[in-house]
Amino acid sequence: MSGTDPTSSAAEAPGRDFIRQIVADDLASGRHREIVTRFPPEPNGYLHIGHAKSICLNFGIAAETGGRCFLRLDDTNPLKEDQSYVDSIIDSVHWLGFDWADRLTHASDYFPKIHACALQLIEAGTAYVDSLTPEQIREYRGTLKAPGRESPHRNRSVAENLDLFERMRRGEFADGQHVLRARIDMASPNINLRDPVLYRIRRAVHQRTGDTWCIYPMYDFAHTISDALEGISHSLCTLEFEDHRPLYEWLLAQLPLPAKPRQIEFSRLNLAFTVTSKRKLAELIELGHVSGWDDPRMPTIAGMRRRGYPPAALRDFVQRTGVTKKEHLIQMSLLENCVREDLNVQAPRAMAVLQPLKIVLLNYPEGQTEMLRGVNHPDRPELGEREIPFGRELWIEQDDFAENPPKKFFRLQPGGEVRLRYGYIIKCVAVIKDAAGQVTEVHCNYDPDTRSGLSGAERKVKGTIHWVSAAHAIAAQVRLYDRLFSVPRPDAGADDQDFKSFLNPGSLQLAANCQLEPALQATAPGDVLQFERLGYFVADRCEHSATRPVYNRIVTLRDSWAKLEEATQP
RNA sequence: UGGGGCGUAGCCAAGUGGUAAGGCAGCGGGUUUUGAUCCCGCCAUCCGCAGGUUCGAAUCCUGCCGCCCCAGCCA
Repeated sequence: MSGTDPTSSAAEAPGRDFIRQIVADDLASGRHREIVTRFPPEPNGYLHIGHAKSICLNFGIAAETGGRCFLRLDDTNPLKEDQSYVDSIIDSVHWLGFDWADRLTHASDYFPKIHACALQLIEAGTAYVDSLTPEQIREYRGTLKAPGRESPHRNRSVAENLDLFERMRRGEFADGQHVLRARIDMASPNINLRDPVLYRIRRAVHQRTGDTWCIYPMYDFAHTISDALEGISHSLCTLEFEDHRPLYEWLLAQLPLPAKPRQIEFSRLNLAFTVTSKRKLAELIELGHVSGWDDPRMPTIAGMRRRGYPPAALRDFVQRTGVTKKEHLIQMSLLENCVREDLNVQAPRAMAVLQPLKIVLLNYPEGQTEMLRGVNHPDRPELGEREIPFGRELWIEQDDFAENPPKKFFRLQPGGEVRLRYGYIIKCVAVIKDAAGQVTEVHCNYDPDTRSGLSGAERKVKGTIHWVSAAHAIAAQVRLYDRLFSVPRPDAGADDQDFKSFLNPGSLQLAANCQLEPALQATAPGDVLQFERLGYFVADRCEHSATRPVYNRIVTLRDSWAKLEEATQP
């Protein structure tokens, strides 16, 4: 755990889900003296929020029980995998706040031992080389309701199997010509037990083992053996592997392995308004709908990091969604709440104007500048104060002025008063428009007695708005992000090819001409801030610089005014 | 009569025979120089449905209904 900041008191209490209960029972009964878990992603894409659940569960349980957790890259299919994905996985797990010490492993580390296990099965007569074509194997497998048939090669002698398998390994056959299969039960109601394929021939350069092998173990075989070799006590996986458990246990029973891990399944994390299948995420990238795996709209850990979501918020989110076997669809509002809750405590406040409107204070001396003081955090005085320059010309938010205001609008309006945050109360005396009737400037008078801190400052007005001195403002680009899809289940359609038609066209909006208060000159890439009244923002970790500021909106503030507006004028 | 799972509020989720925790969302109110934060209050006569057992059932039994997963030489 990265217990980095002292202020996030949130003790991330574990909770008592059914898996933790099993683990606690196994410790109490003495069945296990130490809990060993593993997070075993395949390096064929970036990790997403669903993986975060598995990461928090596996590393979390190990940490809570004083056990160990392995980060194991399940690299048994060189056709789909890549070192860049390995790097991204390592990066994401670390960033999320977990550490595996010397327990970074790969399924490929065990290729020699997995191969030895295969030989043992062959010698025991419980595995055989099959020479059916892929199509034939499918036919022989039967269907969900009809039993399969035994392959004509099922009863080859041990010697013949040994010979064939050795020649497979040596590369004497073409891809697909033979496979090694477990000899279990072609009539089993569980299709995973109908002589599952254990090894296939695949002439591909593996990112770690190169061309040492041309045969690669299948998931079920490699995974079971890897778990056992690492002494995993509890092998946690998602629901779709429930049907594989009998095979997992069959293999553990056949092989002389050093441990008998217990597989336990839980439901995967489904987040509304997004997709998490690697295939679909890759498609969004290929088609240019997003800029890459770390696009701030992506549900990947890298994307959420770039978006500015704090790792503690992600951990909190995962923890609050619980661990059960129920299918679910978590609302985005829970994630956003976790993000806001963390950022509210962490983020220093600042003023920034996204859609500038010029204010001229007619009664303020031309050329004068004075320094006002603003607190960096309303609840954390230890974060200090800063100076904010004030002058005759200011920028305010276009939305904070209305010529014809709706009911209960207590921002600036003709003849009306409003408080400038940390500054004075101003009164609108004139509205300047261009030939097209667009408001180009608003002229006001300020009340010199109402400066924050003075006794006159006690005078109350309904609204307080943010602003930036035009003479001192920093220009910046701000990207306003919204949900990537406009429906809760983009991938639930009848034909799942269609998910892209639900993309939210407004998921990214550029505010190219933003004006920031000058204190923000010191912002470094990755820094998070609250722009008062607008939301939380992060200086983009890849593109932000002092000379070309680029911010991402992480999440808006809760906005009861927007709700009110929505309710009154549908 | 293929096998394996799952059904507690709008969304999550505790609960393991003694009379429905908590969070998010929502609603109402208070504080506030962020319409934010914070604070207070409200929000399941009921646990997929129907029977049964019991003094007592979300918890046990029976039947039914609904949803998810499985026929890659992917993981």
